[in-house]
Amino acid sequence: MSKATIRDVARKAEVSVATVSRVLNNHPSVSPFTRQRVMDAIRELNYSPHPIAQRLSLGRTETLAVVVPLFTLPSFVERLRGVQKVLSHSGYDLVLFNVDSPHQRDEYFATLATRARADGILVLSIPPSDEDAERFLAAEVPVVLVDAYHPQLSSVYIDDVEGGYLATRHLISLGHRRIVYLSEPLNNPLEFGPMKKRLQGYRKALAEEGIPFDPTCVVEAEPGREAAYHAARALLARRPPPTAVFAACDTHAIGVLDAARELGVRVPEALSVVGYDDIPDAAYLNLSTVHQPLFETGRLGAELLLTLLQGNGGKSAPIHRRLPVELIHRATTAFAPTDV
Amino acid sequence: MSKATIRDVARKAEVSVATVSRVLNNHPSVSPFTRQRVMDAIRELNYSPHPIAQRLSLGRTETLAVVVPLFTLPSFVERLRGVQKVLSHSGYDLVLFNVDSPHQRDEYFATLATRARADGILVLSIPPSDEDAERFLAAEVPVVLVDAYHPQLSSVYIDDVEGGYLATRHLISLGHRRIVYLSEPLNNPLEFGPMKKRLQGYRKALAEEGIPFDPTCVVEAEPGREAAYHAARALLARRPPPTAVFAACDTHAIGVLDAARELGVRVPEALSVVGYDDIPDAAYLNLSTVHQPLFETGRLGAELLLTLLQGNGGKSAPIHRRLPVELIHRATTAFAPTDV
DNA sequence: GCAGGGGATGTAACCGGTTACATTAAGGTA
DNA sequence: TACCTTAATGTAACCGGTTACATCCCCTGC
Repeated sequence: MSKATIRDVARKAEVSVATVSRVLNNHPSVSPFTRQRVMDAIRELNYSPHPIAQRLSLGRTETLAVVVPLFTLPSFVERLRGVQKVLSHSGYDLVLFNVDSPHQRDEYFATLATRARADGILVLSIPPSDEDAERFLAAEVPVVLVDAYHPQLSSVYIDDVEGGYLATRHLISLGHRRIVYLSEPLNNPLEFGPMKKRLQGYRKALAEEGIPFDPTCVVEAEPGREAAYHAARALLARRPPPTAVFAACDTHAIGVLDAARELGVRVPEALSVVGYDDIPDAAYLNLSTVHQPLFETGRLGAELLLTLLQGNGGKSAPIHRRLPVELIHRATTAFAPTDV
Repeated sequence: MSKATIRDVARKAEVSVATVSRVLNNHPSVSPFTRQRVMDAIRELNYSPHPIAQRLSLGRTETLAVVVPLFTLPSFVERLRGVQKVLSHSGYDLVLFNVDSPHQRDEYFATLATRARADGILVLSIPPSDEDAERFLAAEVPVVLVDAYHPQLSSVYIDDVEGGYLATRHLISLGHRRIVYLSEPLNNPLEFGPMKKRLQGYRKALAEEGIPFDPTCVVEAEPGREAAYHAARALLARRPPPTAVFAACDTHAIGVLDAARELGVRVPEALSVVGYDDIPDAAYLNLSTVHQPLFETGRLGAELLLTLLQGNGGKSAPIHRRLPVELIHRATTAFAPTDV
């Protein structure tokens, strides 16, 4: 049925394939009469051009690769929505590459560093190595990092040091001194960006107020509410217990709330909790948190990529956009208990 | 750099392109000596075959299309994970098509009904029309529906009538009589499957117990917690108020909990709430709900599609797999208040 | 009358692989 | 020695588009 080729159309319209191609691509130098004949033939044969053949011929893939850590980060959905919104009407196919191990990341980065695989690459939350970056540059394939940073590659990201700083200062200003920083593993091979930066912000805020840094107040837990719950139980059993927890992601914060409720520790009276990300659940649970524009970073990242694709081949200097974060004060933070 | 072609390799190894191609495809009739020479040339030139050219030549796209309602359904993520898990090592590219309007659905379905676009199609939660199905069959492109049903297309789905029945019977067995069914719009152009089926199950359970069906007990709200919250406020203001709400998705159920808390209506003492889907939040909130295997449907759907692709060209009869649902009794349902 | 210009169209090479078929050389058999 | 088989490799057509360049025709201007 739809196996008609451009030559079939040419035969039917009694013109050459070149002319048919010109009609398809709205080339000006086709007479209205001929154009009409070709259009008729196209309709009669129910013809539509073969995308793969077009791609080969044009030397483009008409494809954009989106590399995401699908399994590890819940925030990816919001970002992906932002990306999708922009790309859906761009004419590019959106190919999803899921990364759930360092090995897979390396594999994808290596194979994508070829113009033949994708015309452009959008990487969500996975920082590439210097070697990866070099390869991308050598291949001259436009890359945009979202929620990740590399000096040589364009990116849209947030200031995680600032976010950590805001959250911690908020707690300090409420009188807290024993503040735990709870994060996902800091040396996770897939994660060496945000969590460490947020810790930096935490330390900066402490230092500013002259509060000594206590290494036992930095606690790591595997991703997920469950792991945070267990970590929090251990924390709340300490004597004296911390009066506040700054969780480096909302999911962890929710796990902390979980543990507090179960142990009868009242939030925010006895324990303040701040999260990070402002995922939809955070609003529902009235969680104080650091808002980062998830959808927005996705959207801007995609737009930036399209801009790079317009420009002639990624030769220009990388463009970096840092988006602001904001502390959202909801119901899980309050003045520190006075028994200090 | 990576612009070496198969002819460059052939020249370097002093063989013909056919031989190089044979080496690439592990064709048996290549002498070990020649094979080694070719391999060396490939390595030296850092050659890798051009995927688009391969696809054109082979007449396959090496691509699978996944059509999802990204913006409307939160459950899609879990399903997509299941899909991704299976496809990531299949060698196929996964191209995402997001549908957020009937128009877009029609457009995608029309363009995908061509072998040239994708070797196979996985559709999540969007029932195709008879016309669409005909086109897919005519194009002989394998299609698997997940969480949707069409007699002529293979599918993996759950029994929504049963789910609605289970939820309602659960409430009835606890003594409830004024049970509201709260769902997303039943005539949403993108949604004419599950919500209506769950309603059928609801009515079936009522009928079995001889409880008259009250049309005012069927309430529709737009997707999202917010809309459900407002609908629930109106419901709880009725005199007498319903003693139970069966929400056709967990997000709605959470909106109901929201409203109840705000109005001081105790759950489950004064109001029982049952959700549907068992999204991760449901466990956290201790929501009684109907569990449907989200990840599992995605996984099985993808596996089924791969099976169809193995088989010679989708000529066979459609395969339907119905997965069981299960009522999860948590903390938001209890015996009806005795003031009835 | 003829050179020159420009619009409309056709011819054929090209993108980079795969593969049917042809060709060559080597080994085995009568 | 002549003949057949089989393994290894090469030649060239093909997948279905795009487009540089050639060609043809018609009109204008000197």
